[in-house]
Amino acid sequence: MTTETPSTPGIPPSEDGTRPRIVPTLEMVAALAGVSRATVSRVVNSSPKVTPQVVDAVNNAIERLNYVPNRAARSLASRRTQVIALVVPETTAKVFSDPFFATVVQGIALYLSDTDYTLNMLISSETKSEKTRRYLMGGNVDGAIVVSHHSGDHSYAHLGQSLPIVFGGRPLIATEAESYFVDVDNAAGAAGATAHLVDSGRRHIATIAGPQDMPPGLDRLNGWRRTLSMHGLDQSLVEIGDFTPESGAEAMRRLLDRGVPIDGVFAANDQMAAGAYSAIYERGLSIPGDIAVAGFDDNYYGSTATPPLTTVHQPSHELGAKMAEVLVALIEGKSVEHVTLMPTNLLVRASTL
Amino acid sequence: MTTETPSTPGIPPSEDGTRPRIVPTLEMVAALAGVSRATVSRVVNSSPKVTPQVVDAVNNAIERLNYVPNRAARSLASRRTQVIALVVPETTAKVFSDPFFATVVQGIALYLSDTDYTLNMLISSETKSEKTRRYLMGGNVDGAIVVSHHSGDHSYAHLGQSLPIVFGGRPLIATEAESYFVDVDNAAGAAGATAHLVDSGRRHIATIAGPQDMPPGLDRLNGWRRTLSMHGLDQSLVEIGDFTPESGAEAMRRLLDRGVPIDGVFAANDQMAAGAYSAIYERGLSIPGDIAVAGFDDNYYGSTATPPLTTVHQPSHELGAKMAEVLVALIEGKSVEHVTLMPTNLLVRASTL
DNA sequence: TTGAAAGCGCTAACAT
DNA sequence: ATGTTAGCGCTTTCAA
Repeated sequence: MTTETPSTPGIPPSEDGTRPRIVPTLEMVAALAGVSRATVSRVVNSSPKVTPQVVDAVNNAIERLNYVPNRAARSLASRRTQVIALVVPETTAKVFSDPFFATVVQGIALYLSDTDYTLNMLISSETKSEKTRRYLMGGNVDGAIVVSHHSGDHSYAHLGQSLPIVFGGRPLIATEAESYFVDVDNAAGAAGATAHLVDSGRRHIATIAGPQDMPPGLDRLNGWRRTLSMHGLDQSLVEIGDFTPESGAEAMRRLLDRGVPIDGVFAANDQMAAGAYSAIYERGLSIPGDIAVAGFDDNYYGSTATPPLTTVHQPSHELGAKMAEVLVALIEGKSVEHVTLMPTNLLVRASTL
Repeated sequence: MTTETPSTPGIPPSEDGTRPRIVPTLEMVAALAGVSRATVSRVVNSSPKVTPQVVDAVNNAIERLNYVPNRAARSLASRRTQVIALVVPETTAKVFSDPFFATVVQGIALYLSDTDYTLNMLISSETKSEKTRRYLMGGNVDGAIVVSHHSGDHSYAHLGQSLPIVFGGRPLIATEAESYFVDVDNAAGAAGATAHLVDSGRRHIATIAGPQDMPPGLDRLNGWRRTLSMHGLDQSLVEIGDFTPESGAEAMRRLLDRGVPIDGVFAANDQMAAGAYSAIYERGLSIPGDIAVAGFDDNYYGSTATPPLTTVHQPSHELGAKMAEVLVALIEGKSVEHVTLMPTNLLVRASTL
């Protein structure tokens, strides 16, 4: 190339022969608007110190050319990627069909669609976790959101020291207390559901708890305890399940086998509550006549049960949006609380009438 | 800056004062390995013409520095972004919790995780569709996958002329025939389910069809027709629903109200089949004793029904992977079929014994 | 308030 | 087989 004749500033050439699609550049905008590239850049980035006239001229040119900034170039020059990674462990992805998750992701995506950030979905399997780590640390993203079904798995926690990361779900161990996370207030939700059981006149309230090595399992059990202790009621009616309907049914049978009176049950999720239904019906008991049942999560299992299950609804969409919000704040250097707990709300249905 | 002293090639400086995190560059790798940047680039891009020795040396340096290529720079220089957009219309995102969808997305993500492409999730609402378009056409992605719940919505179809795009689900109108899409063979699946009904001895087979302005609704009805006509059976027992359980129940009632014998029903999805169950039970009829029922989709509604529903399973994961595969092929200039139909398989359960 | 100029980290001819 | 040299399109001091 002899003289300064770049890819034709101003109006793009119609025929190039090699390039099928011509993407207008900032330089073309500058030429058309009769200003420098720097000025166009300022307008695009809405810098305050640009004459309204010039702003108009530039915007005009942008409009006419249908100009869209090139992210790669912008990112390279500014050292910001405007990309947020959504890390989904593969084991979680398998249960991606979990409506809860799907909605969380949707909340994230929707929130970000109003910002200049872009969402990058990464499935990280065991075998690829190293690849994921490198990708995250390679300066390819401005921050990451890690959602894990086994919430509490903060295996990416240490990356948080060098990259803004927000987790969905609280960590299991306190050592990881420095990480940022957004979670639902499991204990409060469980306490509320249990309180509702008490309010409806129940006095012998059991619980089918979740695995005690998962934060939601622990917290929901504690919520149940909190309410019972507040009312001076017996806290011995505890059986553990693994969040599946089958485990719920078995836990309920064990509970009934104890031979002590039971007039209410709080299950740590709707699946287990559905299981409890079967066990209760097996014994010829009625719901809510003999035993009132409450669940947690608010999903298909509860809504289609007979009678419909009273349950704790999680604001999954808002949860996702909050994760995104916290992360963006973090990226932009604002100071944020490490812990964000979202409130749940109780959905009273026929199972606790 | 006076002389050529860039960000310290070779070993990065520990203290910079301003930069908190030092991301190694290709230049640093080159310095450490004692070769030129071009060579490092070649190794990174696995060019064939590099001496094994040099390859080792470079890889060594990469390892030691924990080097990760900067996507922005690479993209800027190569004019390829290595980014694939996943466009999800917001109306679809609402039903993102549809397990079918979730699994498709997972299939896409998982397939891409084995390539060098990255998945960019875009929620495109009515109000933001223009933003989405600009983003897609702004040279920010190499291609796009558009999944829509109302499969058949190919409103992004015209972009396909300038950007590789693959759609999930066939277009509704033939005018859009030039677009690429991956779909399940709805007609064949429906024909198979109906054939199974015939094989089980049923001779008066009705269908609860889906909306006739959606490809799956149309195709599944045609599949049912195909089988009946092949066996010379009556094709008049058709009622239309809208894919909801309620509509399925109503359609079934209308069918039963006709007062003609019916011993089998093919519903265009599991939800409607579930609805049909209620209507059948209302009339005091049994399944499969009096009426055999088959559905389509294979989801929760069918598997938890009593008796479990015979249904057409969709390879949703594979469907997603295929979309990604087709798109990547398209991006890389390979010639691909416009239409890719994936086979379904029939899941025989108790509802058609 | 605007422009000039120097890169951001990488790839891709072109030389060697 | 390897190195040299231009940029890719944008941001960002620094001057004016």
